[in-house]
Amino acid sequence: MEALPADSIDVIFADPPYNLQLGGDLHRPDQSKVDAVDDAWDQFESFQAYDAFTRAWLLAARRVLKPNGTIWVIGSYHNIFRVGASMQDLGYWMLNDVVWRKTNPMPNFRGRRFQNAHETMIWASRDADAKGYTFNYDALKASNDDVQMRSDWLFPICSGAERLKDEAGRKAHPTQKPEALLARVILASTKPGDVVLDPFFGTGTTGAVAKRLGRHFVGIEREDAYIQAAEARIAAVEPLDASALKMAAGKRAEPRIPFASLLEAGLVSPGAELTDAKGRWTARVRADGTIAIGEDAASIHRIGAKVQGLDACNGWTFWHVRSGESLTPIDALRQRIRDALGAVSA
Amino acid sequence: MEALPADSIDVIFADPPYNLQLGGDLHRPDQSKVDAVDDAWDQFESFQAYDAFTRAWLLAARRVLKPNGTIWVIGSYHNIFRVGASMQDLGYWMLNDVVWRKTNPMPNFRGRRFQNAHETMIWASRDADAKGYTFNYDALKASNDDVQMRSDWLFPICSGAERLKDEAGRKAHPTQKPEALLARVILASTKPGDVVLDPFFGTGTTGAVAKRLGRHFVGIEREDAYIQAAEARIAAVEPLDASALKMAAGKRAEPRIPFASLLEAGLVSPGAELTDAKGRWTARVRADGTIAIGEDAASIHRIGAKVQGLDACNGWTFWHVRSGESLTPIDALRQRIRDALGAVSA
DNA sequence: TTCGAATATGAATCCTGTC
DNA sequence: TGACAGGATTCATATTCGA
Repeated sequence: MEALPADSIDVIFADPPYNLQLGGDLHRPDQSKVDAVDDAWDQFESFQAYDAFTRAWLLAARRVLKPNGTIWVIGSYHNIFRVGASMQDLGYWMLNDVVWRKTNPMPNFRGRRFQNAHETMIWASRDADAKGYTFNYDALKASNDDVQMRSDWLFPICSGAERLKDEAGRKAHPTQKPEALLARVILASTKPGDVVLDPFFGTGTTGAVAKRLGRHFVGIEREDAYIQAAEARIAAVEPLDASALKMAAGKRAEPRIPFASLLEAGLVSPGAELTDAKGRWTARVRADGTIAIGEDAASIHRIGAKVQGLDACNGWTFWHVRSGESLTPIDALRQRIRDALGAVSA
Repeated sequence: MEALPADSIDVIFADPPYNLQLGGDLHRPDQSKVDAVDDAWDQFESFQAYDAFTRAWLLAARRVLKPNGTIWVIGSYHNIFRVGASMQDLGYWMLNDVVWRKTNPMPNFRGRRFQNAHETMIWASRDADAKGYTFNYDALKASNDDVQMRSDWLFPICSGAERLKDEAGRKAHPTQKPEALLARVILASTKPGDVVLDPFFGTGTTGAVAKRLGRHFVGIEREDAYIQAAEARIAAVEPLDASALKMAAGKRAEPRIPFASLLEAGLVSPGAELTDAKGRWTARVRADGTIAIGEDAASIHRIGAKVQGLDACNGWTFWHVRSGESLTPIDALRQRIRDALGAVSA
C-alpha cells in the first residue's frame, strides 16, 4: 500500500484477519469435523499485536484515500470492536455500521450460544468533516421497493458454483465473501470509473465485482495461491453494459416470528390457556415461550404433536386462544405481528 | 456500584451513554426539529474521556459479577466499538454480539447514509474460561419454532402506551428500551430468582421486566426524575406466577441413567443383541453393563464409536433392540426409566 | 433420465461431572 | 487440578447417490 500515491483511492473495502481464537476441534452432532479457519495469517500473539497490525494498515489506507473517499471494513465480534475503535482513534468518521445477516449461517453445534448469524461492516469517511463522499441514495432506494436502504442486509453465504475451488476440489479460500455483498457496497458508495482498493484481496471478490460493475480496482495480497486464483477469476469476468448496472436486490421472505414474540407483543399472556379447535386439549402458556400440559412443557409444535399422538404438528394452526365465545388460531396473532412489520424483510 | 459486594450479581444489563456527537440540530424534511439526545449526561469531551468513563464502570461491573455471571451492553456505532474493545481489554470474554433490528427505525432524513435500523448488544462472560454461565438454549429454541435462536433479533422500538411520559406529555427518557428486548435478554441468560444489575437504570425497563419475570434486580441511576418514574412504573408491575416462570430444559437437565439400569429394570437382558439403525453392526449385552463385539467390550458409547471409526458416539441413540420387525433405540428404554422416576418424585 | 434420499459443509473464540 | 469418560449437540443449501 506504501507504493500507491496519496489521495488516489475512492473507496477501500477491507476484509482483514478476524483473529479467531479457537480452542480445540469442533464436531457437528453427526461427528463430522468442522473445517476451522486456523491459517497462519489469522494468528496473533495478543490483542496488542492485533491492534498494532490494525493501526498500521488503517493508517496506510487513510493516506491513499481521497479526501472524499470512504472505507468499508468487515469483521465479526472477535475483531470488529477493536478495528472500529482504532478507526475512530485515527480520525476516520463513521457513517454507518451495516449488518450482513446470513440466510444460511453455520449453526451453533453445542447449543451454548446464539447462532452467530451475522457479520458487521463499518462504513466510514476519511475525515469528520467530509461531506462530498459518494452515496447513491436514490439508486439504493429505487432498488429497495422505494424505501430507503436499511443498515441490515440479508444475503446468503458464498457457496455453490460461486465458491472458488482448488485443483483438489477444496475451497480455494476459507473466507470468500459473496459477490452480492460486494455489489451492494460498490453500487452504494462508488461511481462508474472510480478506483476501489482491497488491501486483503484474497481470491479477488472485490476485483471481480468492481470489474463487472465498471469500476477500477487495486488488489493487495501476499499468498501466491490466492493471487493466481483471483487473476483467473477476474480474467473471466465480463464488464456489464453501462445500461445494465442495476442493483441486485436482497432476498425477501416471511420473517420467522418466535412464539415468544406473541408474549412480548402482549397478544398472549403468560399463564393464558391455549386450546385446539374442538376444545379437546388445553395447554398453559409459560413466560419462556413454551407451553405446558401438567409437567410436560415444550414448543407449541411438540406439545400439539404429543397430545395427538403424532410425530409432528403445526402449533400455529393447531392452538387457539379464546376470546369470548370464539376461538382464534394463534397463527392469526402471528399474522398481526407480520402485518405490523410491513416491509421489513426476514 | 462500589457499595455492592463482589461476586454477587448474576447478569448485568447496561445501556451506557452513547457519546453522540451531533453537529447542530437535525430537521425533518417538513422542517420539524428532531428531538436529539443532547442531555448533559451524554456529553464527553473526547474519545479518551469516554474510554476512561467506560473502563471505570466496566471494571466496577466486573468486580460485582459472579464468576459465571454474564454482561450485556447495548450501544450504537457511536460508542459500541470503544465499549467492546474495552471489554476485551478488561478480560471479559465475548459470547455473542446480538443485533437488535428495529421494525420501525427513524428514517435518515438527509438521504446521506443508510437508515440506521439497528443497535448492537454485546453478550460476554466475566472470564475467558467461564463455562457455567446460564444460557437457556432449550427454552429459546422451543419458543422459536424449534430452531435455535439467531444473533439478529427483530423488535419494534419502544413507543405508544409502553413509552413513559412526564407530566407535560414529553417522553420521560430519550432512549427507553422496549420491554420485549429485555424480556428476551433475561429469559435467555438468567434463571428465576437470579439478580440482575442495571448500572444505567434510567426509567427502569430492566427492573420492570425482571420483576415481572421473577428475577431480582438492582438499579443504579443518578437523575432524580428517572428514579421517580422508574419507582412508580415498577410498583405497578405484577410478578408472574411461578408456574408460568418455569424454564424449558433439555436432555442436559435430565438425571443420568447408567446403561446398567436397563438391565436392572429388566428392559434389556444380559446376552441380548444390540444393533445400529441400519443393522450393520451387532453387539452383545454383558451383565456388567458393558457391551461386546467379539472380545472387545466397553461402554455403549465406546463400542459405538469404535465400530464407526469415530472419536465419539452417543450409544443411547446409536444402539437399538429388536422387537419383532421393528428396532427401538435404547434411548426410548432409558426414557421409560426416567418417566418412572418422575412419577415417583411427583 | 428423474426424483427422493443421503451426504457434505460453512470466519466457531461451542461440555460437564467425577474421581 | 488434571485426567477420564459420559453423552449432548445442527440449519440452510448444494451436491451426490441410488433406485
